[in-house]
This record gives sequence, structure tokens and C-alpha cells, in this order.
Amino acid sequence: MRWTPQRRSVVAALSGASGHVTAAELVERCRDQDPTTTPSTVYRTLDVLEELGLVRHGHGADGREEFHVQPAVEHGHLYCSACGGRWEIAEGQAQAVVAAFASVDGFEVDLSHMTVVGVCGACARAGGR
Amino acid sequence: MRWTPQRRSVVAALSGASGHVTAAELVERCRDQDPTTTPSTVYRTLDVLEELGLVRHGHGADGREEFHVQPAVEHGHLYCSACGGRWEIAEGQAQAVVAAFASVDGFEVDLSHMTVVGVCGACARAGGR
DNA sequence: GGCCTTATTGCGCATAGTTGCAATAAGCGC
DNA sequence: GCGCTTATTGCAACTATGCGCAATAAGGCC
Repeated sequence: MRWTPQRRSVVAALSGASGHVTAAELVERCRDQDPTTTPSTVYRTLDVLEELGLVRHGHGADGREEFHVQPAVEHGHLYCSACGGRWEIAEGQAQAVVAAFASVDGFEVDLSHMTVVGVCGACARAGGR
Repeated sequence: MRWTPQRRSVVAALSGASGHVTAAELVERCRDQDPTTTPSTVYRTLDVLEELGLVRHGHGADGREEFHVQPAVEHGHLYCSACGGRWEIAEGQAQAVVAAFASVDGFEVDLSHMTVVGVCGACARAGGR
């Protein structure tokens, strides 16, 4: 694999981003560094980085792509359709969920891929949806 | 609300579609009936129909929008990243999953909104990922 | 049946993401 | 350091989706 300046740029933008980034945001960030950055290069670099296992992509509540640097622990995401809040699925909770899915046909869920939508406890108590 | 021919067209295309359809597919179908159909009209009609509660949208494994006619029972979707299979989450399974999410902070999951990705039992046993 | 209000449409443009292809340049071998 | 192979890039065009706005027409009112 060739270590080109534009790849450096993408990786730099990625690590400079805390948590999750949209592909579009990444393009933005890269352009801040180097205005000649082309979107397609960023997208393709992301694909490569993903193949290498350096990053993972998922989809936000609106289905848009989001990337996050591969963390030590896999983590899913929750989105509250009432308050718009987003947060990570707690460890224990994740295990319970994985177990729940596995219980039927041994389906091994990858919670990190998609944002799970619903109403958070606070909003639910406040009157829900 | 005005019952225009183009809305009829969209609804017809929707009911003619078994299960789930992509917005793009819907545009196609409408064009089959009436070649003058404009994409934006279809998208907007879908928004309206959703407000009325006639259809629901969710996101496939790739984050693309998918619509399904509001069924009697809410149902989530599973996607196997190994074999590409897709199927609905079984009733009991759904309950277990909802309970698992609720257990921590009372989060009320809406499983129907996003496709859950993972590896199905068969593929997992056959060697996983 | 004709008129008027205003919800809808259709057009043109904008954004997010993707792809084909020719031009470019990384990194290997010498 | 030089040249060669071929992975990568950049461009341009394209799909999916969404938005603003002026033109159109649905449906209520008379």
C-alpha cells in the first residue's frame, strides 16, 4: 500500500476528530489542510482504511455514513427521536442486547454498524414521542 | 389534503410493492405508470404519507432509505453481512431486545427504523464473518 | 359550472456519495 | 539516482435525495 500525502491527510483529519465523523465532515477537514483535496479520494481512502481495520463506518439515525476510529471496545449508538440526543450503548446493556438477538437463531449482532433509534428514558418519562 | 393523480400513483406503486421499497424504486415504478413523474414529488409524497402514518421509512444495511406500508405489527429487520440475507426480527426476539434496551435507562427502542446488521446463525456456524 | 384559495407540482439547483478513466506518482529493483 | 510498474489521484459525470420558488390545479364556496 502506498503512503501518499492525501492518505496522511485523511488519517490526520480522522484522528483529529473526536469520536465520530461524517464522510462529508472529513472532506471538509481535509480541505482545511489541503484545499486541493478531492472528495472521491477521501471516500476511497476511507474504504481502504476500513479494509485495513483502522476505521469502521456506521450509519446515523438519518442513514448518513459515519466513521469512527476503531476503538478498543465495540460500541453501538443510540439516538433519541424525541430530544435528538445521541450516546453510546453502555457495556452491560450491549451484552444484554447481543444475548437477546442470539437467543433465537444465534444471530450475532454487530451493534456498531447502525445507530439504534428510539426514545430515551428521560423523554419517555417526560411524555414520550 | 388534496388527492392528486401523482399521489394516487405513488400509493399505487407502494401497495404494488411487496414488503419494502427504496425511494428510488418507487420513483421507477411511478415512472412506469406515468413517465412524467418527478422524483421530488415522490419524495415529498412519501413524507406526507408518513406523516399520515400510512407508511414508515427505515434504513437498509447500506443506510439507504426504505419504505414499508404500515403493518399491523411493528417489525425490525436483520441483515447478515456474511450471506447478505435479510429477514424480519421474530416477535419474541423483538421483545427480548426491547427489554434489553429498556433495562438500563428505560430507552424505548424503535426497532423498525433501522436494519440491524450482524451475522446470522447459519453463517456464524459455517465459519462466521 | 365557475371562481378563488392555497396545497402541490415541476423545474432547476444543491448536497452526499460513487464510479470510470486517463494522468500521476510511490516505491521497488537496479 | 533512474526508470518502470501499477496503485492512486483528480476530474467529470452520475445517482440518490432534498429544497426554494413560481406555475398549476384540487376542492370548497357560491
